[in-house]
Amino acid sequence: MKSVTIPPASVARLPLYLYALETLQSEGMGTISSEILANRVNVNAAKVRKDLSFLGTHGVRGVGYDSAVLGQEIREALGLTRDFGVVIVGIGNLGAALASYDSFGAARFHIVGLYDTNPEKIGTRIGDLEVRHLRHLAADVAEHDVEIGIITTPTAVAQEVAQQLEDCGIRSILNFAQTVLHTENAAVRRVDLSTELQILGYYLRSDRG
Amino acid sequence: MKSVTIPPASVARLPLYLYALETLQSEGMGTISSEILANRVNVNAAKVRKDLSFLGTHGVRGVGYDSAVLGQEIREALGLTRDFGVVIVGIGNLGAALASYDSFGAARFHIVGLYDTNPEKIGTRIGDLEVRHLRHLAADVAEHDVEIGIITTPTAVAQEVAQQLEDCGIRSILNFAQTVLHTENAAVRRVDLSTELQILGYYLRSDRG
DNA sequence: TTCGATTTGTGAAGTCAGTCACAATCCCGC
DNA sequence: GCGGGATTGTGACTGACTTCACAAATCGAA
Repeated sequence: MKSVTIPPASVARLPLYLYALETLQSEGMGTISSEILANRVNVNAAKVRKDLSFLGTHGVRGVGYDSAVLGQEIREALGLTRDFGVVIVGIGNLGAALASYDSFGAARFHIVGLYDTNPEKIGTRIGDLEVRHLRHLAADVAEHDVEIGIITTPTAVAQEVAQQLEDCGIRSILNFAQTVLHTENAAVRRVDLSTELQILGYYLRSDRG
Repeated sequence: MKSVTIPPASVARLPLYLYALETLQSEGMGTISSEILANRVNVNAAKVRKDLSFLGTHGVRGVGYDSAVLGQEIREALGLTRDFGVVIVGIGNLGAALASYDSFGAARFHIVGLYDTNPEKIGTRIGDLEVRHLRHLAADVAEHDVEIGIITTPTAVAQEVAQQLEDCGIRSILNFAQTVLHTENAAVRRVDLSTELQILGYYLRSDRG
């Protein structure tokens, strides 16, 4: 594989390009300029070209990028050429909502397990999955091929759950709890509503632009 | 107000410090060093100090920061000294889950309206709020004092809803739809699950560390 | 009062990300 | 096959963020 390492900032934009690209493609655009892509994603055109250059991609000067080819190159860079098993731990309101999305738009992510410790939740069904007790996590992860864990538990137990996920060999965690997780090897992405609202709060303060 | 402008990267960390601080405070720590805070939030201690210095804050050399004072200073910087009205547009699984959080941990954010266009949803209750038709948005926003809009609609209508929110005078939007919104003045924060999973996908690729 | 152990605040250096600007390349029409 | 218009790829620049490293300040003990 050619691409050595892509800067994190660029990696985070690739999904946006991919989505924009798919939309444009469905609108019948076979060729796309960095300018158009930039407008869709609200960034500078030069930035788009630089990001895409990390893929070792080749647009055509004077023409643009072939949307099908570029889409495929981005998918390869992101590793979206195969499927990923996902488990969700903590089936409260949020966990249940995520569970019912199943394949999150991008059909490569498949939820294969739902876990909780609350006896009232266990046995409940969401779609065609049954909520199981957390104690089955390790065995299930070993059996199916699970690579991503989503934590939607109460804050208090999030760290402990993260540890369990890591112990099962999971190396990627999406954390919806308010706390910052400490992991040894796993990559963590944190998504928290109250954090986001607080950040918005700052920009709402009247004493700035 | 003293603080001129805080760099965006620092603003995004303030909620994390605040949360860590409140936790430490509840554990009985009245004084906290940048080192301890840094460990909790998984960042460099010098970064903590620099971030806090933007608040015009004053720790005590050789001692640390007074957790109560520092907490209050962060709250003031973030504008968390008053309440914010929030509306949610799009009461699907995710919207409903967010709605039932009500005050998102930080008791300063209050959901005051839920909107949808699906006749089956309208009239439904979540907590003590009733889902109303989107056409009432403008009047409701004017009447109550709404400053933040959360978009949990299908991707296809997200941009249109954002426009409506802006037309009502809302200047802060939290967007859960996959699309990148284009706004004129409103600040937008984007939170998207498939994007996050795709980013995790990149770091799962076997051909890198 | 002085000393040693801590811990802040911050200039300076280093790293990373974003923007600019333009040569290189390509397509199309004539 | 040449010229004009379009668009990429990228080196150089600029700016933002992060880390380092250390003087300055504080505390507590002797």
